[in-house]
Amino acid sequence: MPITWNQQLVKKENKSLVLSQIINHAPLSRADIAQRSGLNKGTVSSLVAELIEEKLINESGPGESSGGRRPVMLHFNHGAGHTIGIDLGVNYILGVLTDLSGNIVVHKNEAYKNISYADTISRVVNIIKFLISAAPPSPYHIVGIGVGTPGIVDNKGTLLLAPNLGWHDIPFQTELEKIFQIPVIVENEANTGAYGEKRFGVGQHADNLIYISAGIGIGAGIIINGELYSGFTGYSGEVGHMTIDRNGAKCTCGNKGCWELYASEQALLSKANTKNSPKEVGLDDIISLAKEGNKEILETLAEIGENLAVGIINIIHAFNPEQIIIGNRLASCKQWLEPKVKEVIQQYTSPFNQTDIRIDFSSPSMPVSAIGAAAFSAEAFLKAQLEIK
Amino acid sequence: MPITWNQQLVKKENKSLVLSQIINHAPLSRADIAQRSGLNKGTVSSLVAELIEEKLINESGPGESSGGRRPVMLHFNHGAGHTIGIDLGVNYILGVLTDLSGNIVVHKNEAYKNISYADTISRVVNIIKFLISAAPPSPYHIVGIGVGTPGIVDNKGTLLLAPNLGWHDIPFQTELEKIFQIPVIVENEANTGAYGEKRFGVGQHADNLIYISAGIGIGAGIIINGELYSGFTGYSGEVGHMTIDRNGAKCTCGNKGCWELYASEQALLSKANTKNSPKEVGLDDIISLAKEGNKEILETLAEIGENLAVGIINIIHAFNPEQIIIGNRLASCKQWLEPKVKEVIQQYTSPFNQTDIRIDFSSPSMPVSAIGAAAFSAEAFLKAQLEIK
DNA sequence: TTAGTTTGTCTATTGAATAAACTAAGTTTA
DNA sequence: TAAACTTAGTTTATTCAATAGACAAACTAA
Repeated sequence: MPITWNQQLVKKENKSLVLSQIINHAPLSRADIAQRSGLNKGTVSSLVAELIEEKLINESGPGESSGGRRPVMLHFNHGAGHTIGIDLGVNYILGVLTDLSGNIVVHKNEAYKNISYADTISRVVNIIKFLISAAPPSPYHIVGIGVGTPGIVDNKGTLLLAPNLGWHDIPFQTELEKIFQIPVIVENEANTGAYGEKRFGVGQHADNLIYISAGIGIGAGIIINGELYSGFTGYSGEVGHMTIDRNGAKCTCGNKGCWELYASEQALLSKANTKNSPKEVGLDDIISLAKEGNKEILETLAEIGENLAVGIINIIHAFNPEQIIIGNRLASCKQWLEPKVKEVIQQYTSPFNQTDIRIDFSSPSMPVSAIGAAAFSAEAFLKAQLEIK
Repeated sequence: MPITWNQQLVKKENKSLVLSQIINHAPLSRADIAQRSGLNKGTVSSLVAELIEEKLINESGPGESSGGRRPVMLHFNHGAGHTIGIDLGVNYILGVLTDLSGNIVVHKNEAYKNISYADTISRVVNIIKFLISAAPPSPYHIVGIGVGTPGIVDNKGTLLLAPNLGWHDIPFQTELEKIFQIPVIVENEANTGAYGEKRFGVGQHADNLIYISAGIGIGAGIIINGELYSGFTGYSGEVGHMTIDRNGAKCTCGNKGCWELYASEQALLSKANTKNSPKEVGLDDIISLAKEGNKEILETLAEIGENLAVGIINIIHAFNPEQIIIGNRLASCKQWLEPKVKEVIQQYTSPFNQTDIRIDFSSPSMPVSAIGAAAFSAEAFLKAQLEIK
């Protein structure tokens, strides 16, 4: 049955509008909100009163007068509740406890190698328990848990396949909800990363962006009209298995010439290790060598940059996004990749695409996937909260 | 300024809901609409009265009784106005006059070879004039013109570049609006085709679909959540220039190994003509030869099918759509392309993608691009009409 | 001190949806 | 065939949220 509009819905939408104005532009007075939104002053007053009642916003002291009565400033109550975001990597877990604005309150990091499925799950559960116990008191306490994970996740939060973890068919969302009795959202790590960049990172001013998660494999998170597009069944952004060289090397997926064979962290490591056989080098070693000016490594990085660009050009042609953000592990090589990536894109896209597109790298210090996952949950909570009554 | 919700907007939305129920499920009685939509009977009655007043719907004779008073059946007034759709091809113009439901009332076809820009424009204008004069009388007369054209079109309806037409920077929309004083919409031909398939073709039941227009070049129209996604600046779907063989042949776009070098009508013609040198064969000849069972042609078609599949697999990985529709000229080779396309897709996509995706071909008899363009205009008219008062 | 300004609240009005009573026009049953 | 029941559509009183505008509160400026 379609949605029919009535006064209750009108009120909900307007209340949501008032709240988002405060979230995005605080501090604001009631008068400011009325002017910005076009709502009547009285309407704003009554909606604000309800939001204060629900502890979602606060009044602070009076602001500066501009020639008349001093306004009462309103703020979003960040601390009305907290959410937990988990970035589940191939050999690490990064957990954050954030307030409703996405500020990290507590974080916990664990690294490990080759542990079992059961072990990983129990570590995840323990980290969540720790974060819950570390949460400061608040009216709504913990309002949700978000998890970003490598692999194919369907619309119901089941991890169908994660080759790099060696897992398949894990009903993650259901299991965590059973344990914690809190709404859980499980998404592909590129999707949470995309959302993290959109909300808190370099993508804040774009409504149509593609986040390219270049780690061991390559995935993409797609933001269209400000919202995550996860595909019909949830599997969008599997761009790592896009064919860019149909006569190329064989991929584990069964196909040939997949992009991630040429442009992922794995590709970089493989290339670096055949060239410098004596001892195995990791990403950190590569960065050190690049800083020292090692010619072979610099050449390898340039090659990876070129390969990255080839796939990005394909993505630009298909999506015509406003912005491309390159994130995950390879973003730490920005310094050496960026010039080549931009040069090749400049060379092989039409001038129309060039003028408007921005290419950026994630800031490696920001855990976008974890805070993006947390932000998903926070958003879901606020939406549900406004729905009530 | 954001939209604020008030009673007028509620009414508009509900009126729009009532109208769309009638459009999609006519004949319906007032009682049917109330039950389907959840709106109150009285509300439906009053909205229906206004829609009748505005000539957008009609009452017909009483329907079948189901044990009580006989219902008055309501119908969408298809003929309240008409729209014009133009499919501007490389060497043809196809114009249709449709009613507001997309039924073709009059159509006009012109084929030509190598004529100038000025000549083409004047033919387009003449066809539109003819179609306007051929329109039956109606309350709203001609409510809009839609044009689908090969090439890159920006958000303002300017044809930035059409290599196959040899045109660039044509402010099509502005010029036609100046001449006819009616709202004009200009879109890439793949976009109008996608919309045509969604509304009237094989894509009617999918809300996330990609229409692949395989003609001289290859373009794609993207429907996400039931709506056309045309990219940030309008250039999405340039998938013909997606690299599938980075060491491959050079393309006119400056890049190497573009998909349309291997899988377009042009690719088919080139291959067929090197193999059968004596006289130049066209698409019709190829179809005849294939029907006769000509081995070389059948092999060539299989090869094109395989190449088509390679690009489609990339698109599936990126978008995870519900449906892929292959249209334009190559759709007439469905019989020979389909088995190979499906076989290769089956082989090289993950099982998750296979179970849910439908691959279809356009029906060659339906002028999807023209009726899609017309439908864009019709939709814009109805939206604007409901906006008033 | 007085006039003017800005903020926020209060009150009467408007207008849309709704529930429920009502009229209209049929069918079913005794 | 009349009475009872059903369904369709209209009318009326009620509810509820937004609005306009009056008003009070608290400030600035002359």
